[in-house]
Amino acid sequence: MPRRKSLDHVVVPQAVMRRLPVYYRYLGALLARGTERVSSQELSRMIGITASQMRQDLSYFGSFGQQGYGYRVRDLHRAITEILGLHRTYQLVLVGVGNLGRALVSYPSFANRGFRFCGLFDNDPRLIGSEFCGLEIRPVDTLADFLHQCPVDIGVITAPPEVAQQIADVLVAGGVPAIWNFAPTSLKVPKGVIVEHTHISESLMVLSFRLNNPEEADTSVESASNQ
Amino acid sequence: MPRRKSLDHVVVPQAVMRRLPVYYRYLGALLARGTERVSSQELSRMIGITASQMRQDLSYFGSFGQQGYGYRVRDLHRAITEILGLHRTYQLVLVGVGNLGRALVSYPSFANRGFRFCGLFDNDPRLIGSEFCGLEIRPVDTLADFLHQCPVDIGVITAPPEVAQQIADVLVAGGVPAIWNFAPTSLKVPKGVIVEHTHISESLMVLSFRLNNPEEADTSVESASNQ
DNA sequence: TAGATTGTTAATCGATTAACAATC
DNA sequence: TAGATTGTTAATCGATTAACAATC
Repeated sequence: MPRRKSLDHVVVPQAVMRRLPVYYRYLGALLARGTERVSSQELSRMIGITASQMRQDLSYFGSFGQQGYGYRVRDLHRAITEILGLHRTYQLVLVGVGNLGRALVSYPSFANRGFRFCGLFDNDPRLIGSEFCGLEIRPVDTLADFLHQCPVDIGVITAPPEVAQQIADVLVAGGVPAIWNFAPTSLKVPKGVIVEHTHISESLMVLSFRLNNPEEADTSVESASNQ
Repeated sequence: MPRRKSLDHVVVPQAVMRRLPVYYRYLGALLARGTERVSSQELSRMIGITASQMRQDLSYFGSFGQQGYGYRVRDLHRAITEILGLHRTYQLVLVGVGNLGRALVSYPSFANRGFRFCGLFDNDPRLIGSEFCGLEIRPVDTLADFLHQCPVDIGVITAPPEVAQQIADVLVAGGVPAIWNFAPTSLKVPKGVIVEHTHISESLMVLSFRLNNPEEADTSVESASNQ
């Protein structure tokens, strides 16, 4: 019987947290293929980690398997969906409707999960007033007002680094609890506000480093860094 | 006197490697501001790590400071530029000219450093033959030929996950030594080929997890994960 | 029941931090 | 010279792996 632990006073290590989406992705693929059961050995081999690590990771959240059998793909997939919070919906605003912003807004798998964009903001007069994906692009100086009327879970910053901090300040003042930042800059936010940086250019620099420093060790590295 | 070590038989830990772009970014900001010197204490405090860690990290590559003085911003910035391989140029091809692909091709700071896109590929008949940023968009089935004529350092995959592996195979067969993968899927490549994944959707899932699991620990986390 | 595989505890490994001698 | 700060060694901390009793 799958049993989920309360997480109230358990601290989940960063490294574990970052592997959850990987489990989710592989389980989703197995589910789509109609596979019913999987052992920690099988799944971990596909992913390229040890079975120990996978079982240890899952143990932070509960017991989802069955001795002698393994895991029901469907059950484990659902468990991780809930652990990741992918069973609910989120309201998002996005500031900076450039190519990257448009890529995020139109990315179908975000909408297919519960990530709903409800406001787009930019300062370019050529964009303001036009529509993208059925949403009006509004001036950034109306963001504060917008946040008063419509509660938002996640603010996405795809604007230039020079204005990223100002935007973050407006989001925080407007009560947005989490910021997804693509600007290549750090953000100062009060304690309790969640910031997740996705620094695309840092990923390219790591690639460049690796090209110039042939490693003897294994060669495939997934991207996700932390501060 | 700054002295760079040979890296021939030193293995640089992943964690150290992922912090290099962060040092680079902060040093770039100091340089732009005209700051001449910085101590490990000052710089590490800005970044939010310990001075020990920063000095330990740098020691993998050489000695760049001066006792009693600290580091010359200009020298350390140049040293890290070279360590990251940002002093040379790279030829890139990009496969999948959707919004994300266009965002990368038109991102000015890639071109300003040495990252030069020399070929764009897509399979959409509406795109093939048209131009973006001065480059013709070519059919994917001409990629193999293209790679024979024009040596490429980095292949960027911004295509749907279903075709990502096929594209990777063509890149590898064409002698491309490094792949920058944005498709939400793992790639199988021969040993020695470098793959850097930037899974944007995993970053969003981590954000969602953190929204649902209030941590007591510190709140700001930079993104970059590994496989 | 016998075989398989989990969940968890203990051992190992690697990364971070502290401390300090070297030295500018 | 005295003060400051590096580069590096040693100590601590955390994450990964191995091992195994519990049990389906």
